[in-house]
Amino acid sequence: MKLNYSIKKFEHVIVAVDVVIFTVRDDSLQVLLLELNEHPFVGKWAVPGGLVKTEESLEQAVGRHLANKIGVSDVFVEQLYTFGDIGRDPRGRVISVAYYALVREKDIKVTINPRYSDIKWVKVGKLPEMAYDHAEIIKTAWERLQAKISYTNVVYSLLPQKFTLTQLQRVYEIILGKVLDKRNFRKKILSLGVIEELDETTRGEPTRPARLYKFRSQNLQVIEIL
Amino acid sequence: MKLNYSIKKFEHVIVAVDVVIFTVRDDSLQVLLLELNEHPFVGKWAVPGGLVKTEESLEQAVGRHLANKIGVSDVFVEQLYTFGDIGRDPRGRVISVAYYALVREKDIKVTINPRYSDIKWVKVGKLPEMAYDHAEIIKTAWERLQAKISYTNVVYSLLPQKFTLTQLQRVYEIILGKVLDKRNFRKKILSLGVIEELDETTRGEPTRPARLYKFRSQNLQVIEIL
DNA sequence: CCAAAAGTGTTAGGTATACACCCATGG
DNA sequence: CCATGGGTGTATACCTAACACTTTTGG
Repeated sequence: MKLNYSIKKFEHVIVAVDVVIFTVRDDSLQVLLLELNEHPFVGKWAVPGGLVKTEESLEQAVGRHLANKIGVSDVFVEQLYTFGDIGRDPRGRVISVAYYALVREKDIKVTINPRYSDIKWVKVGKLPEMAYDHAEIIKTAWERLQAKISYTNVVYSLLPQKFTLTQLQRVYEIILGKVLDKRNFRKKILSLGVIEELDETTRGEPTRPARLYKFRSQNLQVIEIL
Repeated sequence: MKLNYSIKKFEHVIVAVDVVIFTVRDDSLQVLLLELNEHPFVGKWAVPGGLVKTEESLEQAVGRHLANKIGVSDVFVEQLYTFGDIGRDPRGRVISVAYYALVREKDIKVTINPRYSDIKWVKVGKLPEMAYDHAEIIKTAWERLQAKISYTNVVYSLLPQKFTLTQLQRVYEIILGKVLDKRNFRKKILSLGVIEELDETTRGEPTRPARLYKFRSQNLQVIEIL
């Protein structure tokens, strides 16, 4: 059965990248979504992405699309999975190499682009109607993120340079979707030696000042955490 | 700088699949390799693979190439990673979605194809000169396999239906590259309930008969193993 | 002095590790 | 009877999980 969209069909296999951009915001895990305004997905939402050019690597393509939409490219990015089902894009045969990125909300500038109706942060648990197989891509990315924070230090890319243990714990809780025991969490995280105590505390809060910490390394390290 | 190979350059991004096929053979972990006889890789070795057609999914492409070279397609197969560096194929821009497969050597029939000079099993630790980035692909696959046997039951796909605990332990040792304690291994694997004791033993060996076991499930199950 | 978050130890149960000898078979 | 691999238990160290009260600050 053929549909009569007024869009061109690609005759080749085409390669795209899609990037699930996560941030922790308003006490929840959120992803950046774009609202499409082109047939056949008017009003549906998608994660940022686009075609890969012949003369750029996959990572360069991801960097380019990230820079377009959020104005930065030095964030944590990792390849997730490649989605290649035949019917996933009605315009033709598009194979998408999906990536996910972790950003600090305040580091980035969300840029609107006339090709889309809207752009916004959405809670991963409450996605709107998604285009393509992007709901599945986000689900896969979320699962990967949950697994990854349990044996690496990736969360450094979601936190400010200096943070309290409570903030750190909260990020774990938000991503894992469950509460953790404060004393056990602290014992564990400190025993791993991935973070370092600073000679500084929070100030000005109507509550007891909290000690600040920083990650020893801002690169991905593999270590059993939780 | 241009090289004067007499091969055609692709003007588009092309998508291929490559499959690292593992088996346990001669008390070692081996991969199936093909010897190339075309410029610029004459005499170099590569894992099976080939282009993805517009009308087939990635998994279908993998199945097709598997069937071509080893005459079966109902084996354990999992997507590994997508390799897309610009210079990885001198003929043009080829992005390869790499998979790995686990097979029982005796289940398969290795088929020679005139497009290659030779095809053979090679120990993963002693690879010959590899074409493209296939050495890297194999290394990535091996690491994934090591990780995967530690939290799933995948090894079912490398063992016969009925096996002894010593055979099972040996497969773990070969893949992990280290010896395991017999009593601890048995305690652990039995406590997980992934395998089931049979009312049968080995016979005819010049040694005490060994109890046979089978996997309860021949599908991938996630469970902490080692 | 009140509200709010920070900070801090101990116990019990379970899991991982290290380790050595006897058994059953075929030749 | 010998060679070969099969089969079995215990003690210790370590890790995980459960759990509640005191401290410090700003308002």
